[in-house]
Amino acid sequence: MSNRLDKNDWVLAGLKTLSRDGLEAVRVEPLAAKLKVTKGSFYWHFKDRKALLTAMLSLWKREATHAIIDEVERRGGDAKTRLRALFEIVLQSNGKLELAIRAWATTDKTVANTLKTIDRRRIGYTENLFQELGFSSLEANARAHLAYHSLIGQYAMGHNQPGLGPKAQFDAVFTMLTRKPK
Amino acid sequence: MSNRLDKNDWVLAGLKTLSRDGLEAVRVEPLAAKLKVTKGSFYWHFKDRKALLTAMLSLWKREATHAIIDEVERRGGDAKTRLRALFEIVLQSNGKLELAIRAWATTDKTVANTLKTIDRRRIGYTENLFQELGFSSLEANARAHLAYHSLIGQYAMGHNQPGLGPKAQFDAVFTMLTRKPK
DNA sequence: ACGAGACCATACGCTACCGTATGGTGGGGA
DNA sequence: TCCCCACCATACGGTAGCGTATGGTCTCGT
Repeated sequence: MSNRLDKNDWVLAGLKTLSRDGLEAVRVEPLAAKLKVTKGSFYWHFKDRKALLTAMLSLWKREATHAIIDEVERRGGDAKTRLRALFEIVLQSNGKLELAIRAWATTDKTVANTLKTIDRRRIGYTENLFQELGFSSLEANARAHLAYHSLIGQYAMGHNQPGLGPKAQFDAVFTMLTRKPK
Repeated sequence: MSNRLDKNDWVLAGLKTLSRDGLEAVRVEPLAAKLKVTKGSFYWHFKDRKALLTAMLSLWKREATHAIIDEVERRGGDAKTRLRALFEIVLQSNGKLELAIRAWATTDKTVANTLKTIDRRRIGYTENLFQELGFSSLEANARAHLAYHSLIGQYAMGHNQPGLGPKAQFDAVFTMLTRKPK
């Protein structure tokens, strides 16, 4: 058995403590301690702390860009079905990692730009679903933003029990969002 | 002219850098430099760094609990008017300070509890307005949560230009939230 | 005007972490 | 087998910030 680590082990450990304790907690020596090695290992794999952070962001970006949308499309169904699936899937996560990255973005422009790109993509996808449902461009846009903001808001507040919360409330919200105007 | 500082000057400076650069940036020596004094001053006013943080939280709590709700009630009007006023007022802020405090709350239980109390109060107030509009308890609750989550979500994303954003979108959202079910 | 106390400067020791330099080790390919 | 090199330990010097100790100075009340 080989206890030796590779670059990815460090990135994973970094994302884990980022999610748990925030950016300031991902420091090389404490991280090394958790991995039962010393920082000698770290500096073999990475130039410096910043290089680790960059790698962490890039891994998260790959994941965050595709994972959920792909899963929704895999399940298929009409627009309303996919919309409901989308909500159900994103509410399964407690959003702790994403929240930590969002906090990180407030002091790092690169992270902020990455996040902006992802936000746009996800909102755009949601907006398209609403348009498929027959909403005008404006109405779809307003609904997609409302839904997405609400999701991020739930991440930002506790929301610690993953899941949908009370079903009646969820249905009320879903009905509101998918109800045609006029 | 007296350049001497009192406790409140430190708290204000602390909140300012908390809002700008996050919790980790509010440290006594850099803060002293910004205030053109040395930490000798700081440790006269506060026992330690934690005491400053506590004072900051407590000041913010006082402000955040009453300010907005009081302003809405001062303006008066029927429930729909007050609801619209509420949305307009809260969207005037870019929410940077509140966002920083929310990030802080992820690693500090005291902060988390303070925030939970405030969240409940604000959601409760909003829920009451929806009930005044004739919504059932369940419908009012769902709408208040949706609106509040959405607000926090906007804070958590850039939203850097204070203001309401495109009026048409705002109206679409407001219409959606205040439209009776059935 | 003068003492007291509020406010501040300076100097010190301590800890946590960064990044570098250098040498050790164990497992897989020639 | 043995040697190479990917991976790791150790030791070092440097910086930033914490909190303490001690003494200086400005200002206000009497």
